[in-house]
Amino acid sequence: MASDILDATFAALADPTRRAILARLAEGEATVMELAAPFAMSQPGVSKHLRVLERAGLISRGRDAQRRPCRLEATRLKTAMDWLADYRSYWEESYQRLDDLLGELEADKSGTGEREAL
Amino acid sequence: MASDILDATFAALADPTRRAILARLAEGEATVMELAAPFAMSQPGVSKHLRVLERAGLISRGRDAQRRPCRLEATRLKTAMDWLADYRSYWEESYQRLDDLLGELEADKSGTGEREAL
DNA sequence: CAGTTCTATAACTAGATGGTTTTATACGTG
DNA sequence: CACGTATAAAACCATCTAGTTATAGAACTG
Repeated sequence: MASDILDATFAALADPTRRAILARLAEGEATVMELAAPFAMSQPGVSKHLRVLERAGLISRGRDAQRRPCRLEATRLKTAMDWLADYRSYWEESYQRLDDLLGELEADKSGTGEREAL
Repeated sequence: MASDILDATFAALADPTRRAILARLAEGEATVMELAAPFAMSQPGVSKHLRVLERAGLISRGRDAQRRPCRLEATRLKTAMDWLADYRSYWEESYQRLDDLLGELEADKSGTGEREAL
C-alpha cells in the first residue's frame, strides 16, 4: 500500500522544526539560509531536516546559482489528511455523545422529558 | 504551544503497526491479545506500541479483570487533522494550477483566446 | 585567479525507537 | 493454594535520529 508514504510523511511532520519550515514555505519559496535563520541551529542541521522533508515528498527544490530554493509540495499533506479523515466520524461521535448528554441534562431540568429541537 | 501534542501524535502515526491498531480499534474496543493477533510480533512488542499510542492520547485503556481493553480516542486525530487543514488551500491550489493550464490549452486549441466556462 | 557565499557531505555523539527474550504482576479458576 | 491467562516491566540489542563540527564543492564577485 501507500504505507511507506504515510510512514515518511507522518515521521517528517513529527518534528517542530520541520513543521515550522513547512509553515514558512507556505508563504513562498525560500533558500536554505532563509529557512535556517529563525532557528538556533547549524546550517547542516537545517539541511538534514530539508532532506527528510524532501524524501517525504513534502518539499521540492530548485536551482538558482548557488542557492537551492525550497518549495512546499502539498499533495502528501493531502494524503495524510485523507488518512485522518477516515476517522472523522469518531471524533464527531464524541461531540455527539456530549451533545446527547447536554440534551438529557436539559430534559431533566425542564422536567417534561421533552427535548427542544436543536 | 500544542507542539508537543503534535510531535507525539504524528510520531505515533508514523508506524504501520500503530496505524493498523488504530484501524482495528475503530471497530470497537479490543484487548492486547486481540490487537496482537494479526501481527508477527511478540506480545511485549505490541504492548510497547500501545504505550506509545496511550502517551500520545490516541487510545485509552480500561480494566476488565486481567484484561486492559483499549479504546480509540479520536480527539488527537482531530488535532492533527486541524493542523493539516491549514494547508488545504495549497493542495487545492495545485489543482487550480492544473485546471488553469488545461484551460489555457483548451483556449489555444480553439484559437479564440476565450475560455469556456467550467 | 582568489575570495566569498550557499549548500551538501562526512564523521561523530547522545539519545530515542522498535524489536527481542525473560521475568514479574495481577487476576480468575480448579 | 496452585495454576493458567493477560499484561507489564526489565534488560538488552541494532538501528535511526537530531544534533554537532569540520570539510568540500559549486557558483558568483572582485
